[in-house]
Amino acid sequence: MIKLGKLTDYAIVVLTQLSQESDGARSAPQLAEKTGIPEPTVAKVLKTLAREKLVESLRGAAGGYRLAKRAQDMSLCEVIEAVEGPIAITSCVTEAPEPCGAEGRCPSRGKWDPVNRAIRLALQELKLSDMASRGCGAPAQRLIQVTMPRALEEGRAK
Amino acid sequence: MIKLGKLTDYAIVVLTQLSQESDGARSAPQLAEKTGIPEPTVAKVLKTLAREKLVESLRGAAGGYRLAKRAQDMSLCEVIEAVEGPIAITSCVTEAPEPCGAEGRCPSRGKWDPVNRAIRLALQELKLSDMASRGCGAPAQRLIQVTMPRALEEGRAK
DNA sequence: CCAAAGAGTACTAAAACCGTCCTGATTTAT
DNA sequence: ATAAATCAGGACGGTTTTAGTACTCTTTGG
Repeated sequence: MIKLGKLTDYAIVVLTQLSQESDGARSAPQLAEKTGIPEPTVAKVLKTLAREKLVESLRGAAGGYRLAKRAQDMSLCEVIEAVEGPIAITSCVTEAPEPCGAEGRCPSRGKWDPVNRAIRLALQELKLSDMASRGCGAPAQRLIQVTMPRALEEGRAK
Repeated sequence: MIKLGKLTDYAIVVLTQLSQESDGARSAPQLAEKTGIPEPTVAKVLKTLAREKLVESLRGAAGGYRLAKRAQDMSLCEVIEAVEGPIAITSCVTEAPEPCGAEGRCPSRGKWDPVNRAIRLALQELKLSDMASRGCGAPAQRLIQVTMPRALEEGRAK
Protein backbone atom coordinates (compact mmCIF):
# COMPACT_ATOMS: atom_id res chain seq x y z
CA MET A 1 0.00 0.00 0.00
CA ILE A 2 1.40 3.28 -1.06
CA LYS A 3 0.16 5.78 1.38
CA LEU A 4 -0.04 9.44 2.01
CA GLY A 5 0.59 10.80 5.43
CA LYS A 6 -2.22 12.23 7.49
CA LEU A 7 -0.74 15.67 7.16
CA THR A 8 -1.20 15.54 3.42
CA ASP A 9 -4.80 14.68 3.89
CA TYR A 10 -5.21 17.58 6.22
CA ALA A 11 -3.56 19.84 3.71
CA ILE A 12 -6.08 18.87 1.06
CA VAL A 13 -8.98 19.34 3.41
CA VAL A 14 -7.77 22.74 4.53
CA LEU A 15 -7.04 23.90 1.01
CA THR A 16 -10.42 22.70 -0.15
CA GLN A 17 -12.06 24.61 2.62
CA LEU A 18 -10.04 27.67 1.75
CA SER A 19 -11.12 27.42 -1.86
CA GLN A 20 -14.74 27.54 -0.84
CA GLU A 21 -14.45 30.70 1.17
CA SER A 22 -15.45 33.93 -0.40
CA ASP A 23 -12.50 36.16 -1.00
CA GLY A 24 -10.35 37.33 1.87
CA ALA A 25 -8.06 35.64 4.30
CA ARG A 26 -9.02 33.08 6.90
CA SER A 27 -7.03 32.54 10.07
CA ALA A 28 -5.75 29.19 11.21
CA PRO A 29 -8.17 29.03 14.17
CA GLN A 30 -11.09 29.74 11.85
CA LEU A 31 -10.07 26.99 9.49
CA ALA A 32 -9.52 24.62 12.35
CA GLU A 33 -13.06 25.11 13.51
CA LYS A 34 -14.54 24.72 10.05
CA THR A 35 -12.68 21.55 9.24
CA GLY A 36 -12.75 19.93 12.65
CA ILE A 37 -8.99 19.45 12.61
CA PRO A 38 -7.19 20.45 15.83
CA GLU A 39 -5.95 23.99 15.65
CA PRO A 40 -2.21 23.41 16.23
CA THR A 41 -2.19 20.87 13.47
CA VAL A 42 -3.96 23.15 11.05
CA ALA A 43 -1.45 25.85 11.89
CA LYS A 44 1.41 23.49 11.19
CA VAL A 45 0.04 22.44 7.85
CA LEU A 46 -0.61 26.00 6.81
CA LYS A 47 2.88 27.03 7.73
CA THR A 48 4.25 24.34 5.47
CA LEU A 49 1.94 25.32 2.65
CA ALA A 50 2.91 28.96 3.03
CA ARG A 51 6.58 28.09 2.88
CA GLU A 52 5.93 26.23 -0.35
CA LYS A 53 3.96 29.13 -1.76
CA LEU A 54 0.67 27.32 -2.10
CA VAL A 55 -1.03 29.82 0.16
CA GLU A 56 -0.24 33.43 0.88
CA SER A 57 -0.01 34.47 4.47
CA LEU A 58 -0.97 37.82 5.89
CA ARG A 59 0.52 38.54 9.23
CA GLY A 60 -0.77 40.77 11.92
CA ALA A 61 -3.96 41.15 13.86
CA ALA A 62 -6.35 40.66 10.96
CA GLY A 63 -4.07 38.21 9.21
CA GLY A 64 -4.70 34.77 7.84
CA TYR A 65 -4.18 32.70 4.73
CA ARG A 66 -5.60 32.57 1.26
CA LEU A 67 -4.94 30.43 -1.78
CA ALA A 68 -1.99 31.53 -3.89
CA LYS A 69 -3.78 30.44 -7.06
CA ARG A 70 -7.17 29.28 -8.19
CA ALA A 71 -8.35 25.87 -7.07
CA GLN A 72 -8.67 24.64 -10.63
CA ASP A 73 -5.05 25.55 -11.24
CA MET A 74 -3.66 23.85 -8.18
CA SER A 75 -2.78 20.23 -8.78
CA LEU A 76 -2.60 17.59 -6.12
CA CYS A 77 0.93 16.99 -7.28
CA GLU A 78 1.91 20.37 -5.92
CA VAL A 79 0.11 19.81 -2.67
CA ILE A 80 1.63 16.43 -2.08
CA GLU A 81 5.11 17.56 -2.96
CA ALA A 82 4.75 20.52 -0.68
CA VAL A 83 3.95 18.35 2.30
CA GLU A 84 5.76 15.11 1.61
CA GLY A 85 8.65 16.18 -0.53
CA PRO A 86 9.46 15.10 -4.08
CA ILE A 87 7.28 12.38 -5.47
CA ALA A 88 9.11 9.22 -6.31
CA ILE A 89 8.34 5.66 -5.59
CA THR A 90 11.75 4.87 -4.23
CA SER A 91 14.03 6.87 -2.04
CA CYS A 92 17.07 6.40 -4.16
CA VAL A 93 15.70 7.87 -7.34
CA THR A 94 15.47 11.50 -6.34
CA GLU A 95 17.79 14.03 -7.84
CA ALA A 96 20.26 14.01 -4.99
CA PRO A 97 23.72 15.17 -6.03
CA GLU A 98 25.67 12.03 -5.21
CA PRO A 99 23.14 9.73 -3.67
CA CYS A 100 24.45 6.25 -4.08
CA GLY A 101 27.43 4.72 -2.39
CA ALA A 102 31.02 4.97 -3.52
CA GLU A 103 31.85 3.05 -6.66
CA GLY A 104 29.55 1.28 -9.10
CA ARG A 105 26.43 2.84 -10.48
CA CYS A 106 23.10 1.61 -9.24
CA PRO A 107 21.68 -0.92 -11.70
CA SER A 108 18.10 0.07 -11.06
CA ARG A 109 18.88 3.75 -11.40
CA GLY A 110 16.48 5.20 -13.87
CA LYS A 111 14.41 2.08 -14.12
CA TRP A 112 11.75 3.60 -11.93
CA ASP A 113 11.49 6.76 -13.95
CA PRO A 114 8.54 5.71 -16.11
CA VAL A 115 6.62 4.83 -12.99
CA ASN A 116 7.43 8.07 -11.31
CA ARG A 117 6.49 10.00 -14.38
CA ALA A 118 3.16 8.26 -14.61
CA ILE A 119 2.37 9.04 -11.03
CA ARG A 120 3.26 12.67 -11.37
CA LEU A 121 1.31 13.05 -14.55
CA ALA A 122 -1.83 11.62 -13.02
CA LEU A 123 -1.35 13.77 -9.99
CA GLN A 124 -0.84 16.88 -12.04
CA GLU A 125 -4.13 16.38 -13.82
CA LEU A 126 -6.08 16.10 -10.61
CA LYS A 127 -6.89 19.58 -9.39
CA LEU A 128 -7.93 20.83 -6.03
CA SER A 129 -11.26 21.83 -7.48
CA ASP A 130 -11.87 18.19 -8.38
CA MET A 131 -11.69 17.22 -4.76
CA ALA A 132 -14.23 19.84 -3.81
CA SER A 133 -16.96 18.76 -6.19
CA ARG A 134 -18.88 16.21 -4.25
CA GLY A 135 -21.86 14.14 -5.05
CA CYS A 136 -23.22 14.19 -1.57
CA GLY A 137 -24.04 16.91 0.85
CA ALA A 138 -21.28 16.21 3.32
CA PRO A 139 -19.44 19.32 4.39
CA ALA A 140 -15.71 19.33 4.28
CA GLN A 141 -15.84 19.00 7.99
CA ARG A 142 -16.93 15.45 7.60
CA LEU A 143 -14.03 14.70 5.39
CA ILE A 144 -11.68 14.67 8.26
CA GLN A 145 -13.73 12.28 10.28
CA VAL A 146 -14.05 10.08 7.32
CA THR A 147 -10.54 9.84 6.06
CA MET A 148 -8.02 7.31 7.14
CA PRO A 149 -9.64 4.78 9.36
CA ARG A 150 -6.21 3.36 9.68
CA ALA A 151 -7.36 0.26 11.43
CA LEU A 152 -8.94 -0.96 8.24
CA GLU A 153 -5.66 -1.15 6.48
CA GLU A 154 -4.82 -4.18 8.49
CA GLY A 155 -7.20 -6.23 6.44
CA ARG A 156 -4.69 -6.37 3.68
CA ALA A 157 -2.43 -8.81 5.55
CA LYS A 158 -5.21 -11.36 5.18
CA MET B 1 7.47 11.25 -0.76
CA ILE B 2 5.61 8.18 -1.75
CA LYS B 3 7.74 5.33 -0.72
CA LEU B 4 8.18 1.62 -0.88
CA GLY B 5 9.24 -0.30 2.18
CA LYS B 6 12.64 -1.86 2.47
CA LEU B 7 11.14 -5.29 2.30
CA THR B 8 9.79 -4.57 -1.15
CA ASP B 9 13.22 -3.55 -2.26
CA TYR B 10 14.62 -6.76 -0.90
CA ALA B 11 11.96 -8.71 -2.71
CA ILE B 12 12.95 -7.18 -6.03
CA VAL B 13 16.60 -7.82 -5.41
CA VAL B 14 16.02 -11.43 -4.44
CA LEU B 15 13.70 -12.07 -7.36
CA THR B 16 16.14 -10.49 -9.75
CA GLN B 17 18.88 -12.70 -8.43
CA LEU B 18 16.63 -15.70 -8.75
CA SER B 19 15.90 -14.81 -12.36
CA GLN B 20 19.56 -14.87 -13.19
CA GLU B 21 20.21 -18.31 -11.83
CA SER B 22 20.30 -21.20 -14.20
CA ASP B 23 17.38 -23.50 -13.72
CA GLY B 24 16.84 -25.21 -10.43
CA ALA B 25 15.98 -24.08 -6.96
CA ARG B 26 18.09 -21.91 -4.71
CA SER B 27 17.82 -22.00 -0.96
CA ALA B 28 17.29 -18.95 1.20
CA PRO B 29 20.82 -19.11 2.67
CA GLN B 30 22.28 -19.26 -0.82
CA LEU B 31 20.32 -16.24 -1.93
CA ALA B 32 21.23 -14.39 1.21
CA GLU B 33 24.88 -14.84 0.47
CA LYS B 34 24.56 -13.81 -3.15
CA THR B 35 22.58 -10.68 -2.44
CA GLY B 36 24.26 -9.62 0.74
CA ILE B 37 20.94 -9.37 2.54
CA PRO B 38 20.84 -10.95 6.02
CA GLU B 39 19.60 -14.50 5.86
CA PRO B 40 16.60 -14.26 8.21
CA THR B 41 15.30 -11.34 6.23
CA VAL B 42 15.69 -13.12 2.93
CA ALA B 43 13.84 -16.06 4.38
CA LYS B 44 11.04 -13.82 5.52
CA VAL B 45 10.67 -12.17 2.16
CA LEU B 46 10.71 -15.48 0.35
CA LYS B 47 8.03 -16.87 2.59
CA THR B 48 5.82 -13.97 1.72
CA LEU B 49 6.53 -14.32 -1.98
CA ALA B 50 5.80 -18.02 -1.82
CA ARG B 51 2.49 -17.41 -0.10
CA GLU B 52 1.58 -15.00 -2.88
CA LYS B 53 2.60 -17.50 -5.53
CA LEU B 54 5.39 -15.45 -7.06
CA VAL B 55 7.92 -18.15 -6.30
CA GLU B 56 7.50 -21.87 -5.94
CA SER B 57 8.96 -23.49 -2.89
CA LEU B 58 10.42 -26.96 -2.65
CA ARG B 59 10.60 -28.30 0.84
CA GLY B 60 12.92 -30.84 2.23
CA ALA B 61 16.63 -31.33 2.42
CA ALA B 62 17.48 -30.18 -1.10
CA GLY B 63 14.69 -27.63 -1.21
CA GLY B 64 14.67 -23.99 -2.14
CA TYR B 65 12.79 -21.51 -4.27
CA ARG B 66 12.41 -20.73 -7.94
CA LEU B 67 10.43 -18.20 -9.92
CA ALA B 68 6.84 -19.15 -10.55
CA LYS B 69 6.94 -17.47 -13.94
CA ARG B 70 9.42 -15.94 -16.32
CA ALA B 71 11.05 -12.67 -15.35
CA GLN B 72 9.66 -10.88 -18.39
CA ASP B 73 6.16 -11.91 -17.37
CA MET B 74 6.40 -10.79 -13.79
CA SER B 75 5.42 -7.18 -13.30
CA LEU B 76 6.56 -5.03 -10.45
CA CYS B 77 2.93 -4.46 -9.72
CA GLU B 78 2.61 -8.06 -8.64
CA VAL B 79 5.73 -7.93 -6.56
CA ILE B 80 4.75 -4.77 -4.75
CA GLU B 81 1.23 -5.94 -4.12
CA ALA B 82 2.55 -9.21 -2.78
CA VAL B 83 4.69 -7.49 -0.19
CA GLU B 84 2.82 -4.30 0.58
CA GLY B 85 -0.76 -5.17 -0.12
CA PRO B 86 -3.10 -3.60 -2.66
CA ILE B 87 -1.75 -0.54 -4.40
CA ALA B 88 -3.70 2.62 -3.81
CA ILE B 89 -2.58 6.07 -3.01
CA THR B 90 -4.87 6.67 -0.09
CA SER B 91 -5.72 4.47 2.81
CA CYS B 92 -9.42 5.03 2.55
CA VAL B 93 -9.84 3.93 -1.02
CA THR B 94 -9.34 0.21 -0.62
CA GLU B 95 -12.21 -2.15 -1.07
CA ALA B 96 -13.00 -2.51 2.58
CA PRO B 97 -16.56 -3.65 3.21
CA GLU B 98 -17.75 -0.64 5.18
CA PRO B 99 -14.73 1.56 5.46
CA CYS B 100 -15.99 5.00 6.14
CA GLY B 101 -17.81 6.16 9.21
CA ALA B 102 -21.50 5.87 9.81
CA GLU B 103 -23.57 8.22 7.69
CA GLY B 104 -22.54 10.37 4.73
CA ARG B 105 -20.46 9.15 1.88
CA CYS B 106 -16.87 10.23 1.63
CA PRO B 107 -16.64 13.20 -0.72
CA SER B 108 -13.23 12.29 -2.01
CA ARG B 109 -14.16 8.69 -2.57
CA GLY B 110 -13.37 7.78 -6.12
CA LYS B 111 -11.50 10.97 -6.81
CA TRP B 112 -8.21 9.17 -6.48
CA ASP B 113 -9.12 6.40 -8.87
CA PRO B 114 -7.50 7.89 -11.98
CA VAL B 115 -4.28 8.29 -10.06
CA ASN B 116 -4.36 4.79 -8.74
CA ARG B 117 -5.06 3.44 -12.18
CA ALA B 118 -2.13 5.32 -13.65
CA ILE B 119 0.20 3.97 -11.02
CA ARG B 120 -0.89 0.41 -11.50
CA LEU B 121 -0.65 0.65 -15.24
CA ALA B 122 2.90 1.94 -15.10
CA LEU B 123 3.78 -0.71 -12.59
CA GLN B 124 2.25 -3.46 -14.67
CA GLU B 125 4.34 -2.52 -17.66
CA LEU B 126 7.59 -2.62 -15.74
CA LYS B 127 8.78 -6.20 -15.63
CA LEU B 128 11.24 -7.91 -13.39
CA SER B 129 13.47 -8.46 -16.39
CA ASP B 130 13.67 -4.71 -16.88
CA MET B 131 15.26 -4.33 -13.51
CA ALA B 132 17.85 -6.93 -14.27
CA SER B 133 19.18 -5.39 -17.47
CA ARG B 134 21.92 -3.15 -16.30
CA GLY B 135 24.20 -0.81 -18.11
CA CYS B 136 27.07 -1.30 -15.74
CA GLY B 137 28.85 -4.32 -14.41
CA ALA B 138 27.54 -4.16 -10.91
CA PRO B 139 26.22 -7.46 -9.66
CA ALA B 140 22.83 -7.54 -8.05
CA GLN B 141 24.70 -7.85 -4.84
CA ARG B 142 25.56 -4.21 -5.02
CA LEU B 143 21.98 -3.24 -5.45
CA ILE B 144 21.27 -3.83 -1.85
CA GLN B 145 24.10 -1.71 -0.64
CA VAL B 146 23.07 0.99 -2.97
CA THR B 147 19.38 1.27 -2.36
CA MET B 148 17.80 3.45 0.24
CA PRO B 149 20.40 5.64 1.76
CA ARG B 150 17.59 6.84 3.89
CA ALA B 151 19.55 9.66 5.33
CA LEU B 152 19.43 11.43 2.00
CA GLU B 153 15.71 11.76 2.15
CA GLU B 154 16.14 14.37 4.80
CA GLY B 155 17.46 16.78 2.25
CA ARG B 156 13.96 17.36 0.99
CA ALA B 157 12.90 19.37 4.02
CA LYS B 158 15.38 21.97 2.92
C1' DC C 1 16.40 -41.73 11.30
C1' DC C 2 18.86 -37.63 10.82
C1' DA C 3 19.99 -33.36 8.64
C1' DA C 4 18.58 -29.56 5.85
C1' DA C 5 15.20 -26.67 4.29
C1' DG C 6 10.61 -24.18 4.19
C1' DA C 7 6.11 -22.52 6.97
C1' DG C 8 4.11 -20.08 10.40
C1' DT C 9 3.93 -17.27 14.43
C1' DA C 10 5.38 -14.20 17.95
C1' DC C 11 8.36 -10.95 19.98
C1' DT C 12 11.69 -6.96 20.31
C1' DA C 13 13.99 -2.97 18.75
C1' DA C 14 14.33 0.85 15.82
C1' DA C 15 12.50 4.36 12.97
C1' DA C 16 8.98 7.49 11.22
C1' DC C 17 5.26 10.24 11.97
C1' DC C 18 1.92 13.00 14.33
C1' DG C 19 0.51 16.27 17.41
C1' DT C 20 1.62 19.86 20.66
C1' DC C 21 3.91 23.64 22.66
C1' DC C 22 7.07 27.49 23.11
C1' DT C 23 9.37 31.63 21.70
C1' DG C 24 9.85 35.37 18.48
C1' DA C 25 8.29 38.58 14.67
C1' DT C 26 4.74 41.36 12.43
C1' DT C 27 0.69 44.05 11.91
C1' DT C 28 -3.79 46.23 13.24
C1' DA C 29 -6.61 48.60 16.51
C1' DT C 30 -7.21 51.24 20.52
C1' DA D 1 2.60 53.53 22.21
C1' DT D 2 0.74 49.56 23.73
C1' DA D 3 -1.89 45.53 23.49
C1' DA D 4 -3.97 41.91 21.00
C1' DA D 5 -4.06 38.82 17.30
C1' DT D 6 -1.73 36.27 14.02
C1' DC D 7 2.00 33.98 11.44
C1' DA D 8 7.03 31.78 11.62
C1' DG D 9 10.09 28.50 13.10
C1' DG D 10 11.88 25.16 15.87
C1' DA D 11 11.92 21.57 19.61
C1' DC D 12 10.00 17.81 22.04
C1' DG D 13 7.42 13.48 23.47
C1' DG D 14 4.34 9.86 22.51
C1' DT D 15 2.29 6.72 19.39
C1' DT D 16 2.29 3.93 15.50
C1' DT D 17 4.61 1.37 11.90
C1' DT D 18 8.14 -1.22 10.23
C1' DA D 19 12.14 -4.10 10.24
C1' DG D 20 14.66 -7.71 12.00
C1' DT D 21 15.08 -11.91 14.80
C1' DA D 22 13.92 -16.15 17.12
C1' DC D 23 11.42 -20.28 17.98
C1' DT D 24 8.72 -24.30 16.75
C1' DC D 25 6.68 -27.36 13.49
C1' DT D 26 6.44 -29.78 9.04
C1' DT D 27 8.48 -31.78 4.97
C1' DT D 28 11.82 -34.43 2.36
C1' DG D 29 16.13 -36.49 0.74
C1' DG D 30 19.98 -39.35 1.98
